Amino acid sequence: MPELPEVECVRRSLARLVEGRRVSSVRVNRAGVIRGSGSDAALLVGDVVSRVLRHGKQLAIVGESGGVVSVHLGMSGQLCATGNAGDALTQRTASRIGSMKAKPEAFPAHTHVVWRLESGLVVRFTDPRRFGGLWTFASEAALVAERWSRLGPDALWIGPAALGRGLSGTRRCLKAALLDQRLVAGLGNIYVDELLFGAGLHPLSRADRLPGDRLPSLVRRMRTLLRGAIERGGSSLRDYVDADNRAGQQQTRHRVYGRAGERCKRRGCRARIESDQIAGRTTCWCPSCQRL
DNA sequence: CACCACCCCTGGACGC
DNA sequence: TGCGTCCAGGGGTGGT
Repeated sequence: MPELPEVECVRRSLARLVEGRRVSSVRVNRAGVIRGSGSDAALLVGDVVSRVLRHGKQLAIVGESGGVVSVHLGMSGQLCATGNAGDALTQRTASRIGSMKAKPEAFPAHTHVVWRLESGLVVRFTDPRRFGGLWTFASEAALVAERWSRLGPDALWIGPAALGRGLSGTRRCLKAALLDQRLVAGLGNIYVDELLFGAGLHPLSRADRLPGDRLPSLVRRMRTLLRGAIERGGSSLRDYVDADNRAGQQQTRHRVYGRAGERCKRRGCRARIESDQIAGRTTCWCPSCQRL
């Protein structure tokens, strides 16, 4: 569920809280979520956080001494900051999430990693479904070489030419191509469906047959969609919240995603939104506005 | 190369 | 009420 806008909202909220702060300790409740060295040093203990970066749906917390913790939220991952454990904010978070171990130092269920900062801030990585995880690297160069180089250009920055090159090089349909993170990084099921609706493109239309003169407007639309979603704090369908525990509002703007069988929202269009499995994902589109 | 099934995993919705 | 079943989807893998 976290796609580019949600991950960017987490990045911004987290960066505000941790940049320039020193990590005093880390507690790992479930070592399996960490790939690479799970040592204290690799998890930035003793280090000062210099920046929080994002590429596509992935985050990276960079320490001043060079170490990097890359965070992927997967489907259900969260990075949430609170004051010290047990304070009012933590209690609110716990009751929001629902379950809390009956211990004095209690965290919501599925809290896999907990960082404490010298400022007193506590940052928790929680991920019930464990599709996400942490990857540690010795340097930003290693992060890029080993992980981020496999991703295409970020969806917020890719230009028409690069997107055109990616799309023209595959015989897959647009839906499958836009979901492919090697081609463009950051789009997921929700925003691909919304983008294709906005652009009037059928999800099954061939990626390599998209006329080149439609690329600039497709890129503009993609940026507008993603930036608008970021401004509204992202889409909160189940339990997505940013590092400040704030939910987003973009879900109220979805025009096709999750609306199968309902009327198309475009003025004057009476068609009902269709849905089917495309590229292994439930895909929603308007059969009238998006023709093959 | 492209597509498929299957896997990771839990929680929520729904039917009986 | 409680249990079984299905679904959600980011990403990886291995087979056709």
